[in-house]
Amino acid sequence: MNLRIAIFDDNKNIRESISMLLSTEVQFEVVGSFSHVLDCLEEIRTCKPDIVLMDIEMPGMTGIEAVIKIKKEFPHIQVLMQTVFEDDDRVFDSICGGASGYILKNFLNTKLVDSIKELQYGGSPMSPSIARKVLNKMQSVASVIKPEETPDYHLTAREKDVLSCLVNGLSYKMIGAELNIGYETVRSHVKKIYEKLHVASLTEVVAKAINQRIV
Amino acid sequence: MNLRIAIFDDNKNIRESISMLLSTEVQFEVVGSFSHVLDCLEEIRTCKPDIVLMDIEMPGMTGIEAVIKIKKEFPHIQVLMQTVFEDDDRVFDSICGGASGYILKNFLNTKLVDSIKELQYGGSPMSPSIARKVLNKMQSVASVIKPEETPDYHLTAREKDVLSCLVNGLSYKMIGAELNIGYETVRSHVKKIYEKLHVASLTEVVAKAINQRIV
DNA sequence: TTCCCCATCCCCTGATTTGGGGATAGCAAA
DNA sequence: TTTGCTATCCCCAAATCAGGGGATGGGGAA
Repeated sequence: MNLRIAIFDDNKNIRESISMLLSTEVQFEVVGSFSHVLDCLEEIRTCKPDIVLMDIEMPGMTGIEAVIKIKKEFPHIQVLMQTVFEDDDRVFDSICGGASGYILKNFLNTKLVDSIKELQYGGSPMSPSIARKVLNKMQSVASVIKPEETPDYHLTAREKDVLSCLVNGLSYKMIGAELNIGYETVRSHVKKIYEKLHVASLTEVVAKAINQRIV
Repeated sequence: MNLRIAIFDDNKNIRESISMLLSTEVQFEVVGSFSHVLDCLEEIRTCKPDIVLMDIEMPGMTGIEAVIKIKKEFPHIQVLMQTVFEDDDRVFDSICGGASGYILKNFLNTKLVDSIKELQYGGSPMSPSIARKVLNKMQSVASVIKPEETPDYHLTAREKDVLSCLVNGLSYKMIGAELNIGYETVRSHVKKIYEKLHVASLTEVVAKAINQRIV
């Protein structure tokens, strides 16, 4: 079974040289070659590629917008971004949009064929500097991905109920109504929460609850 | 200038075969080879490697803990993780700990030398399946990295000052003291903030400010 | 059974916040 | 100059919150 490949690039020369490059591999079949992505969904529906090569810079719609649309419509298609630029925003926007690989154009000649094969076998080809950026980004968001060990404040279930109401901006009275308990009961729970969280005002409670994801 | 490499792996055979592999490149110099990481900081201080090859599974301390320590003490050292496993947690823990690359052991023979060269030139070598995991992870945390479009509430600088004080749990009185303005002035600002954020209580203000990262 | 924790409620007093009003001065754009 | 926005302040009345008690019943552990 051949691997069907579609090319999106506004530069005709690049499209042609990519086609030529890919034609050296018998199992690659270029099923489409387009200069813009305005009608990419229709074109893809027609030519049914397994893999899409997507240039970032294109008139009308950028490759980033395109990859988002494509992945939404055809989640199984692997999109390989290619660009001369490597500014962080474009890289991350592409990846978050669903790109499966990201290579710089000056690696095209030497790496394109390998990259596509890597895609085919479940890899995610990235040019070295891109891979580095991605790892650095992962590190910088580590705190978000793996929240630091939250101290356990031993809140009871009921206290947590009250706490999440507080975080949602409810007043004591409203919390009472919400949880079907009396105003004074709410107060009792809140007092306990204050003790346990070592705080002394509602604002601190809310800030601590959100920041430490206690809710 | 030679590239100084240190190896940490509890398997003697692997250490030796890696050494042999690396000896084929004249610019590589294996300056240390250790079966555990318990004393890794001292050993690194002594042998001064540019690059560390780190096995994940080792007695006493895992390679993940080791990479964290090493990067904290010697941020310039590039650590290349190697493992037979590719479970997600280990991969992300390593990367978040500061690893600059991550290759599977069954790629060692064919890719180790290339990977080290890639490291040397600012890349981040990853085995294909690892790279794919990393990209998928990036996508899954996209919402965290790129917070959904935050509506602009047009808060003035002063209002933001007051807001961040509120989020830190200060009372109006304390905010006045903090910002060297009167109690009534704080009140005025807070009233404005209420209007602009469309809320009606301090708890809502704090919750909204934190969740939408207005602070 | 007794002891402790939890959830529920109550009272009182003082502090703080909220929701309406203003007012003044500075500064920049129209 | 007038207009608009910002920052600063003021007053009053009502609502809400904070801190200090204390009480009751229910459940589980010792």
